[in-house]
Amino acid sequence: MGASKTDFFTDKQNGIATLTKALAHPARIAIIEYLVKVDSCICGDIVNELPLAQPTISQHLKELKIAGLIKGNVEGNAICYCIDEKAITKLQDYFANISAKLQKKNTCC
Amino acid sequence: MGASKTDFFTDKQNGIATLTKALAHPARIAIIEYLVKVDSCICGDIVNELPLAQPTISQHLKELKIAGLIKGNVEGNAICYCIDEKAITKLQDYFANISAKLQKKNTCC
DNA sequence: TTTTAATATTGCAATATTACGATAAAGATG
DNA sequence: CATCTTTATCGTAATATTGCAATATTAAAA
Repeated sequence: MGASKTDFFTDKQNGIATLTKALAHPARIAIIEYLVKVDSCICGDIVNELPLAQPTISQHLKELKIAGLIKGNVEGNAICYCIDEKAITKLQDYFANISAKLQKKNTCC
Repeated sequence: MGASKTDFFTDKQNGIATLTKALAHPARIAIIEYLVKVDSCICGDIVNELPLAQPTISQHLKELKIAGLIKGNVEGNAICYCIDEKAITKLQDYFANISAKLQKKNTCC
């Protein structure tokens, strides 16, 4: 095949997988880190920052946006991208919850 | 192409991307959640738990293992899998750090 | 030793991702 | 209006992922 059997998993599981999938590429991690670093979100210079062509960056931004990890504001002919905190919080909470549950159990390995 | 240009990113960025990539599939999220749920890690019944064939589960487990998210202990002819807390902690810390940094800045969007 | 049980590996088809050149679209600027 | 700047989209080649049947491997059990 090649297509994920998303139908068989819960919405929550698919939701987390959508977020992790959006971050499953070093370029997209680099984009997120760049957006964290520059506190104002005058973007587009992401293209200058990363060693990838403009269409490639644009495509990565699209994926991050569809997944809900970033938001884009049109400002004249430029677009201002920035991180959507809610998505980061969701991931943070998800892993914190797993961590907490693991603490309570005696892992056998 | 189709291959990620990992050479151009930092080890840390590639490291996070490796972890998120390993979790970038609902089946692998479901496996992690199952391992959290059953506090003893008598595994292999993951195959019974999920709607995927045994070779498929085996392949997903392999990916999680290579990424460092789970550990496997041979116990007789069965194998006991369990979560590697360090990887979860790494992800938790990573997103907590981003969250903290975002709090200090006035996001423009 | 033969059989059974649990897991891994191989091979392959279907599909998805990654990357980028070429080009389009849309607003700013002269 | 013509042009420049910025970003998006299209088309396409290279590669990766997903899923499973068939088969191999390994160790326990009979």
